[in-house]
Amino acid sequence: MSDEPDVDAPSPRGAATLDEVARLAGVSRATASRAINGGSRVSERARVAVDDAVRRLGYTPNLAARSLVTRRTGSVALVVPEPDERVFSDPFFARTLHVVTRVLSERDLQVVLLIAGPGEQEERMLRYLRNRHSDGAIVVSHHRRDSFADQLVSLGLPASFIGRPWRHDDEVSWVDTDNVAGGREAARLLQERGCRRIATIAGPADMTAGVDRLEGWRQAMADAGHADDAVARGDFTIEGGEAACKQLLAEHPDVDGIAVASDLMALGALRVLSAAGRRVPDDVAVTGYDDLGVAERSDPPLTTLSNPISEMAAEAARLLLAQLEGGSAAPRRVVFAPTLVRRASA
Amino acid sequence: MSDEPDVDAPSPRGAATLDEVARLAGVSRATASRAINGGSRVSERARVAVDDAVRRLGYTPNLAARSLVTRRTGSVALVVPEPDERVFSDPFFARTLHVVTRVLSERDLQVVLLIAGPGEQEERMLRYLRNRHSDGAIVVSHHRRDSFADQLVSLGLPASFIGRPWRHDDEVSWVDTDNVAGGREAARLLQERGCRRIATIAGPADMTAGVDRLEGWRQAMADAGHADDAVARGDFTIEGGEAACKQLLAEHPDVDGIAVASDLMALGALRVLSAAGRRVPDDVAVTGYDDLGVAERSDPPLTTLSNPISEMAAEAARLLLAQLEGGSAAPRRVVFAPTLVRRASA
DNA sequence: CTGAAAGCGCTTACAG
DNA sequence: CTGAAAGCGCTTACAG
Repeated sequence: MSDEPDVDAPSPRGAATLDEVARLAGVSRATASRAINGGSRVSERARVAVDDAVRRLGYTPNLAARSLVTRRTGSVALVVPEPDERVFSDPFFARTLHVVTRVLSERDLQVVLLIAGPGEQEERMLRYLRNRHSDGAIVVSHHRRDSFADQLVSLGLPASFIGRPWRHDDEVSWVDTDNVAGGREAARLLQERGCRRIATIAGPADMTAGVDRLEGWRQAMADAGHADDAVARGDFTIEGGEAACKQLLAEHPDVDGIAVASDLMALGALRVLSAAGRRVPDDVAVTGYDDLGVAERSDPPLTTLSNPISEMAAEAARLLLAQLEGGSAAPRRVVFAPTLVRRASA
Repeated sequence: MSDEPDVDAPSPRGAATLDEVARLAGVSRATASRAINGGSRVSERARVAVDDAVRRLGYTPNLAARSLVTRRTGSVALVVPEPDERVFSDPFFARTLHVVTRVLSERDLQVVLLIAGPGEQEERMLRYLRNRHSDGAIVVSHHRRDSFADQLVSLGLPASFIGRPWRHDDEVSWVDTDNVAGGREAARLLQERGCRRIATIAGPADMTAGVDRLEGWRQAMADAGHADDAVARGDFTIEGGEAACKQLLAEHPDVDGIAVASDLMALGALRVLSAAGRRVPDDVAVTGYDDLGVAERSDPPLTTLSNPISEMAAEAARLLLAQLEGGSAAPRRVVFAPTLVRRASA
């Protein structure tokens, strides 16, 4: 009869609020809140009434309001400081996302993928983290230039790294494989098979995996009294491997063994070697690194170092959970061993 | 001198608050807030003082608090109801993410990728959206079984679809290509090139792109008085294309033309045909669909229908922005035309 | 088990 | 241009 809105009715536009639920259920806001969140210290009668009201109103808690007081968001960011093309072309990331999602699902956490190349995108991503959109972050492929480790440490945001961070490696939790050992093993394998002129296609100098694998290779070369000057760099992509292999062939035509720091780059190297008429492994033996499926399907199949990527990702997720749940757990590091997988290429 | 904490000092733990910024700058919270958000109606003097205080305290606004009142989060979800393996193996998604991110970046929106196969993951994703973690959603590869269109409509969450939704197609904004026309064109091309027994490898029956392309193919076959019984289904993956092609060859050994509903499936078909000793296009002509880069690199390169994926993704982002900014803009649909790209396979 | 009250940290009319 | 005040929607001691 009146033009005034009915104050007691649920708000016509917008989502229902806890207040409305409580009113409909005939309890206080506090009790409604308890009933909705687990229901400890709530009578059966109240719980049922609240559940019913929730259903009838289609109530969903306002996350912003809840976060404001609980300081939790229920989501975790998987941070990938790489251009999206690379993220989508390297199976490493798919596997990582898959496993991380599985582990965090058990705690009912939503995984949110943040992909950003350098520059403005990275700034926005940091702001996202700084604003606490997520309860924590797992950083997966970080570079010397990016400041994620610095930022996360100073933010105090729970975080874990997959791959040893450049700085603060004793202030954040991380998992990695022993890349120095892996680099060494690759070089030794080539030595043992009788290669006289062993080169390497190393990973990016701004990633610890790149640097560490190269370091291992150098150690083994030095130990065996071999020259360690046949070094080219790639960016962990097929194209990068192609370019590096061409360069190697041009500068060191006598090369008869190449330790490549990733399977994808090794694939590129195989292409170039094939185009150059060099047989693998007879003329040039090749080792890869990662063992991510592509290694089995290449021609010839790659002898490579297998990283337990699923285990690493799962462990990184667990390290994060420990911080999320255990309060201020001390940073931990977990290092896995790579294992040599012999196939046909070396 | 006292054990009591100094009440006027910035809170020792946790982030600085607007209150502290205001106090340090010597202004009210309201003025500090205005200075931080754009700075209209703020004196130069106040602005400088606030900026300075922000810097000195390392202040970051609490997003939950801000969202609670503005009802904005500053982020947008790219929703992909697919298992992660598929997302990472199909270049379509990489391209889409790339373009969407670029367009939304201009409005300073963070794109958050939500990937979830059916089941529990999907539930969690819906809850994420329902809780308004994001200001809007772009849904990219949706299936009949998933209820994203229903849910988003009833949520009232600003959204746009890439690919015509199954239901509510007049209640949400969407972009698509004219898949019926594309299916028709593929069939006609094969007819014109003289194929007598034309088959198709259709996409999933639970995706509109699959259904529409098949429908177009059937129309053209009917128009030409050809039989339309040689139909196999795939799931838009290479493996799916292989299986479907094998089936086709077994059931219709006389097939001499195949319209395949995606490039990835066409790749699988090429493999199977090659293994079966059928020359392409001489024995069997093959068309793909999408033109996503793999089409150029296949052997032989694929004749295919090119979808303007970047334009579609950009348009979808713009449709979402229109809703975000224009209030309750009416839902809009934008349909692009596919264009035939002739290469060697047909 | 329950409710009144305080408070999370911000923005935004409103009045000056 | 500025500040006091209200309010966004929740959770959580606290007292009963």
